[in-house]
Amino acid sequence: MTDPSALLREHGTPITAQRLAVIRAVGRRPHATADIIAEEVRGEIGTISRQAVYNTLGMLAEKGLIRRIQPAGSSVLYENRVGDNHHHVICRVCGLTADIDCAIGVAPCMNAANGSGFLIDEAEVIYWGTCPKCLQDQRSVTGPIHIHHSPIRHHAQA
Amino acid sequence: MTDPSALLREHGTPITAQRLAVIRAVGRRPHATADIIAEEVRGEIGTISRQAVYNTLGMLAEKGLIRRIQPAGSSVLYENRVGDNHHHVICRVCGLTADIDCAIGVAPCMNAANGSGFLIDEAEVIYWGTCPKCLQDQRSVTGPIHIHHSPIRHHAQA
DNA sequence: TATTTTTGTTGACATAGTCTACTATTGGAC
DNA sequence: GTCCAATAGTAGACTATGTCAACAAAAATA
Repeated sequence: MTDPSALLREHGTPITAQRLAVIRAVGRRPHATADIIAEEVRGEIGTISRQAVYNTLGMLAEKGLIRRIQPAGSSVLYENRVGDNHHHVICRVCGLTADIDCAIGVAPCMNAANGSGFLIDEAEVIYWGTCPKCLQDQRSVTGPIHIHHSPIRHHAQA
Repeated sequence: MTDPSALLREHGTPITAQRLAVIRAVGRRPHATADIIAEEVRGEIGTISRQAVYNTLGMLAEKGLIRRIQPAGSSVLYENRVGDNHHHVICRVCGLTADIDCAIGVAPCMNAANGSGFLIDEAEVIYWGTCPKCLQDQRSVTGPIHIHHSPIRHHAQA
């Protein structure tokens, strides 16, 4: 991955300790919330305001340096894997979020949107299911699998 | 569409004025937030508590009678079109949300998720772009099209 | 119609995120 | 290196969306 300082310099935006730390934090913790990023940054540079975290994440997303994901019932998650066409799979039980490569092609479902009159620029795909670990747990505890459809509140990271 | 009372009776749950009104409201206003549903219901039966709206929407979603959609940067939206495999397209400019039939097949992208170890039960697809009206506005005002990537705050309905 | 069960109401609370005024830092010109 | 203008960061109030819990009200059942 590119050096954080170089990344900011290339985009003509001032380099600050907070921004560098946020960029590194997103790298270390893919699929993290703004709150988790803030904690991560505090562990590295001591302190950062909530606003600075939101500003930085917003700026990075705006410039396409990171990507925002917002699964139903969760706050926004950030990741630094951009530029490819990968999607996400989320565990309904524990909230574990993992990447899934798009096996269909470059812009798979894009075609489906023809005829709507919209000019489509992105297809966002989220798979919902149960992760291997939770499948295991459910099998041993409750027998047959029961899928939860209630909103997930807390998220683990992959 | 099935009669709301019959719908509740079939699912063995008590029939109340609030529930009937919420069901009708979701029917009248597809892709509405809980807040809009509440307003809609108040227009019909005078008053309803926020909690009753959330409870009812939650119950209906749980039973599969309505569907929840949560696009990035928006609160949860509800619709009563369930049981088919349609997706959604959202305008980045005005938030207009419209249905898009899935042209690819029954479970298009489901295959993409093989190998993850997850047991997938749903693939949620959201297309992002610009609606016909906003395309028109942008052409006449600013010339070439500029896609906004900033979060959308207020949503119109389709 | 009485009783039990479920639902609805109310108000406090929680969480995620935004706004604004002020202070501090950065980057560039000298 | 120092100064200055522009940009970022901080702090704290505020908003929106949603949840919790205790109590009151209405449905279902007998």
